[in-house]
Amino acid sequence: MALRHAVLAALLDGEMSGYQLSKTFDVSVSNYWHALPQQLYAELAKLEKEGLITGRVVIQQGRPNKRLFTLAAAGTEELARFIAQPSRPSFIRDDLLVKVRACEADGTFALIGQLEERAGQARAKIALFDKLLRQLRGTDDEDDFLARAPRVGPYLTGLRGKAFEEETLRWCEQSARVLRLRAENSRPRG
Amino acid sequence: MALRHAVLAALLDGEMSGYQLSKTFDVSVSNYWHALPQQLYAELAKLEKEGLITGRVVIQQGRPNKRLFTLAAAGTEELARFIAQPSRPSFIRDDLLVKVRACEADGTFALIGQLEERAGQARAKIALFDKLLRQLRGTDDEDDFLARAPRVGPYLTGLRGKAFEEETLRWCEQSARVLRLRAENSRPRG
DNA sequence: CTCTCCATGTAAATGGTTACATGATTCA
DNA sequence: TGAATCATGTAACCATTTACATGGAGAG
Repeated sequence: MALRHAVLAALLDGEMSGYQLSKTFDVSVSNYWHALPQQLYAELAKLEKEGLITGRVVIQQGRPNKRLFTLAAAGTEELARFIAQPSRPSFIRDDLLVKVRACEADGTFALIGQLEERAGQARAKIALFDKLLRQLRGTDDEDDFLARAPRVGPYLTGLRGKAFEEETLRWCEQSARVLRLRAENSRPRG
Repeated sequence: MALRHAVLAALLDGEMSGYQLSKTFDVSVSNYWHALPQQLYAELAKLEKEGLITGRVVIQQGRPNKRLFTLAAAGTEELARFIAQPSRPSFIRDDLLVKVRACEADGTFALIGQLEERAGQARAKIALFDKLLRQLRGTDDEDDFLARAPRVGPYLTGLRGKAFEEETLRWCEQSARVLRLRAENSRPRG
């Protein structure tokens, strides 16, 4: 179990609702930790009960009320303990790569479509990361920001996310090209 | 559930025991699908019962007997169906990135060590992927191999794995450098 | 008038991890 | 003499996904 630590880490950026948290997980955190909204709501409830975070209700007009959560002292300490512990190996799971590995001559057609779709998603994520990084660094150049900003964690993970998506894009394009070429070459010639 | 498809895909390379499969998952498959040996043994048993693979016992001297599994026709068809379906988004989970995101001034020390450790693991994996790719392509150059080899799936996923580890290595080195620099700058000066 | 965003959850089913169990052989 | 490799599993526990449930506001 370590979804809790991903949640605590996200709350370092300030007070957040479950809904906001799920958006954050979608865009920036998802590149190193994936979780569904239901999990986040459940985890927030547990963390509050254990006293690692504290929640307060905000009443809104014209939209549902929400609960905002903040890190408590016990939560900060728990994060420090977590950081000091050895890390477990990273965990990846990707259908599309299983498919590419399995792909034989037939079935190539559907796969090329999926590679192009994934490439499109990667382009969109690269744009999002670019925006995020620009926002974080403001007017500083990158080296200055990394040397002097109060917190660099989110920037460093953003760099990793962006690089990951760029690599994904490059690979999807290459793989689609290879599969297309092979499909053409294996067609009977007129 | 789709561990089954990763298993079926791996069996395209030929007959394998649960033990061999767990080694394969460790080295090449792990870059897009992670699974423990116990899961693999359980999944093989299920796949055999459902008729997607067939097993045979090989009696050995000086070491335990083993069971070798082969894809059955129904297994190949199941793989084809799987490839035609839309892919789910990829799933990543990495403690180390959660820690980097969470990292504040203190606790930096332990983290730098973990980044260096991960960098070392990445270097080892890059070497493994290089070896794997060289073995697969034999004396061909890469473009020829990708254009003409009977199966390119394992080569393409190997390229992705290698690129991923290279990016990981680069990022770990950069992050460790940044954190080290900041630790020095924030130390009281003599 | 339909779709998306906001906002929060519960319950059942599936899937994954941890701990345990065994035991001979080979390499350092 | 201790560790790693070969080789296969079971059982209990934990985590995650899928399906369900609700409902007003604002945009196109």
